[in-house]
Amino acid sequence: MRKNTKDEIIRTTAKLIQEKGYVGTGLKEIIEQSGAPRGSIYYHFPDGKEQIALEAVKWTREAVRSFIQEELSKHEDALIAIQSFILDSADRFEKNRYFVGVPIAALILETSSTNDNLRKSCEGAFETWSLEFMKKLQENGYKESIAKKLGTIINTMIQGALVAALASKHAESLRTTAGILPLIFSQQSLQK
Amino acid sequence: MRKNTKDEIIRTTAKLIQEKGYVGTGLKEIIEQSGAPRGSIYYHFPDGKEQIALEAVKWTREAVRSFIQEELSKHEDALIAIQSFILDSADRFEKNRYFVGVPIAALILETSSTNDNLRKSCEGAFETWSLEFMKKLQENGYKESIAKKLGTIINTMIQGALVAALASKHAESLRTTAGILPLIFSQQSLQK
DNA sequence: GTCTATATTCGGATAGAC
DNA sequence: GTCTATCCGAATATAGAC
Repeated sequence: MRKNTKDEIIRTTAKLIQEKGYVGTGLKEIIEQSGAPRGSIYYHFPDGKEQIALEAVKWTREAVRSFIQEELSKHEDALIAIQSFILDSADRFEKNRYFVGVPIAALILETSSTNDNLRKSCEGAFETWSLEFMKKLQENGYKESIAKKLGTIINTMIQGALVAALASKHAESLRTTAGILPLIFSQQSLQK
Repeated sequence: MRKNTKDEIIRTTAKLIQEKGYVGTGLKEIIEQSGAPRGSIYYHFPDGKEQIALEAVKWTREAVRSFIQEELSKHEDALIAIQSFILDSADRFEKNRYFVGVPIAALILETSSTNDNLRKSCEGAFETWSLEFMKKLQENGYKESIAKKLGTIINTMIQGALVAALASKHAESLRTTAGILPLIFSQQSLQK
């Protein structure tokens, strides 16, 4: 029935970190919401809370990566593909508040100056996602250096838009971000 | 005697929230680092931690607002003024890690789904800062609706760049953001 | 693999003296 | 305005039975 207790703990932790942050998420709550056996936490994660968070980051990184990949494959054109990825994300944000990818930003702001392990793993997630945008751009003929820069910018803009969306409780900032992408592409594309 | 005991608590809290987040910041640490008398916390802030955080947000909002205003007044041209504001911020980020304005994003991600008072005050801070950019743009002849939209976008991009900067521990994302502003302005300005 | 019980530390908050 | 003492709950983590 349950695929795996361990996976369920990881997934629940990713969700809870998004809602309440890293410090604000208690092991007690992880156990309750995941339905995991109370005594199994330190069996699966001997290093405790940090280890769970690191695996939650890894899980989030891959979940978002494959989601980006899937969405981008729906359109040939990189600009249109990335735009519709962002617009889809906006819809998701409004439907249920759970949006994978946010917990990474939360972790960074909480731990960037106190826990270098977590900070580095979050940095890696950002790089992974930027790379997906970059690959799509290269498929469209952008040369490597431009594609890399644009990929990073896009990821950064999305993160900012997500923070703004959480602050205002609506996804307009994401839609606006999608809307200004053509302006950035139009000039950069001259350097293809 | 020290009229600034209260102010010192507020300022210290703003700094600590940036470093460790809202939940991660303890009253004990606030007292220690601010040098405030131990027994004075609940005298000055009868509503406890949340009240201190709310005042820290207000303080940060105004500190950043006047900093933006001051920086933008150094150049006539809105694009150049905003660009140099962002570049100055990048320098500050690298010199000492303390950068006012970040604690707001930290608070949003931690409390957006658990504490509506704090969320709203953070939203207000974003609006205040966006308004400063908007005013500068209007002085440059942008019509209100365009200026407002651009002001919001700029604030959003800066927030995203800050998250990326904290993740990577360098300010390149801020400089890149300054670099792509002309692309956004160049087209939007047609609608002056 | 899972459970219970517990150790230990720490959080925010209150009461009352001065 | 400030201090000390203290409460209460919650946090992470460990030990050892089953």
